[in-house]
Amino acid sequence: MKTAINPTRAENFPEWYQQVIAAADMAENSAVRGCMIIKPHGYGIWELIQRELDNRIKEEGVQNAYFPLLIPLSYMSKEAEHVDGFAKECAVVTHHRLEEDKENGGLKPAGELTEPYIIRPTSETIIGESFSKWINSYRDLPYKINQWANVMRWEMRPRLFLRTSEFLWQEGHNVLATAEASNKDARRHLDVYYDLFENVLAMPGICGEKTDDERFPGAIHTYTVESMMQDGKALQASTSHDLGQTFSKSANIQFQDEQGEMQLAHTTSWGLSTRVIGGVIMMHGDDDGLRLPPKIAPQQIVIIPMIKKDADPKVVMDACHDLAAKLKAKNIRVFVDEKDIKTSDKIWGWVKKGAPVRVTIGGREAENNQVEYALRTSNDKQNSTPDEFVANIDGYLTDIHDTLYNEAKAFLDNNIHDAETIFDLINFFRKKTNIGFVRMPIALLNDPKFEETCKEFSLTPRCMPFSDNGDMVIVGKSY
RNA sequence: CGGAGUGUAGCGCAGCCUGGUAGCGCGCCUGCUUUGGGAGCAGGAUGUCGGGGGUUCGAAUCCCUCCACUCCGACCA
Repeated sequence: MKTAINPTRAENFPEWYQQVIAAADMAENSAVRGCMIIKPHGYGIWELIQRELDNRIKEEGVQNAYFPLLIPLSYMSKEAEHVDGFAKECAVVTHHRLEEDKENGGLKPAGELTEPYIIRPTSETIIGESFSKWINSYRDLPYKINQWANVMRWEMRPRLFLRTSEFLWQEGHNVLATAEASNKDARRHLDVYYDLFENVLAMPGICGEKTDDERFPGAIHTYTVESMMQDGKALQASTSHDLGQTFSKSANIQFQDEQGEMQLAHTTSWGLSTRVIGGVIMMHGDDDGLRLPPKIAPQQIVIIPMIKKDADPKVVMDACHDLAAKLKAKNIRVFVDEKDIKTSDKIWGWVKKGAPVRVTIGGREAENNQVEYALRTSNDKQNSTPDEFVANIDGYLTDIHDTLYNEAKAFLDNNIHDAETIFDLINFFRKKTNIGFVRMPIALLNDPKFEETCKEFSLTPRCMPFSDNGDMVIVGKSY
């Protein structure tokens, strides 16, 4: 069976992943190591994820704002745990000018800064600084801010979308009056993410809390959605942190309560990055390329005209544009591919790009008031009249979303294995063909053999699922 | 930062051992024939052979040196 992507997933999963990104024309490496160029198809997907998430965030009463890219070095040093977590991966700006290098030619940095800046790896510190000025009274709370931004973490080993030195994300930062309120807030934002995963990205996952060792630097609780890729590895697709009073202490975020007493505020932060696009690829892609959930497909329906060389294109093109107009009227993102290349190349191009529905219209269809269509999830060619197609389109898109979700959910469920003891865990991962997560009692985290087992098989505790009331922990390999 | 590998056309590679006109496949351009799920034939364009230095009549090839990238670890969204 010929596949559009080589190698296949089974042959070499990491290489397959790279090939899908290239074949779907989503992104490529740039001249700057670790920084990717996101091409229109990849960025279009991100824009739709942004739109869906932004709407949901605003429903939660969060306002968008923007903070600077550069953070004074002194802000970073205020929070010790945070320093431990991020210091090693900070890019540092030390100069503000270039001048001619007379010795070696070219340009060299000049104008050394008295205090260096770091390029934000995340913005808790600089946003906290503003919060300390803005929050004065209990009447100011809760205060909820989100920013869409780029951040930079100097990565040793970058991979497109999954781990790039610069990445795009949203980071939400909320200030709340009490510990109860901040914990509830962090949990709430995880629910918002999970709603996005299920209903927009068609990605099932396990919601839970990170173990002590896996928490965000400075957080008292870190909540996560862990997804399973088709090779059985975990992808932490988004996180929500209850920061308690860690950052309000270091940034001095205080308010006067109803009794006139000064109180330290509680803060949360929560983020989702372009990394999820890597998750979409690895969860839904097949050996012919990307398969996009319809809600994040820049082109939900692609209409491909098939015109014989000597035929008048008008009949076919009119049929294509008529159909496109009817679909647009239903707010469907539709694209008529009029590029002057071979039909078969167009079709395969859109298969690889993951377009949910492909419609082909040639002279035969145009004259008989028919369309031929195929869903990316089955690739079987079907026929109907244009009007029927338009009437049924919402159903097709829903069907594709559900098919992707159900396949991924079945894969996840089939690849969670229960272990009672450390030896169960070892025995499972000792077999190299075994993939997936192991769920085991939380007490085993303290087993003396646990750490060496993790090292031996490259495992990490992924989360303590809410569904097990914190009694169990999921362990697995991860990206 | 440790281990391994690779730099030759837009992409993928051969040539290097044994120095002697810069090659192949795909893609791209032109023409003709084909056309309903990855067509065929003919012609054509595209190279500081990663950079610098050395040996030599002559270097993609041998020597020295620097650089970049990829993969596997460690770190991490």
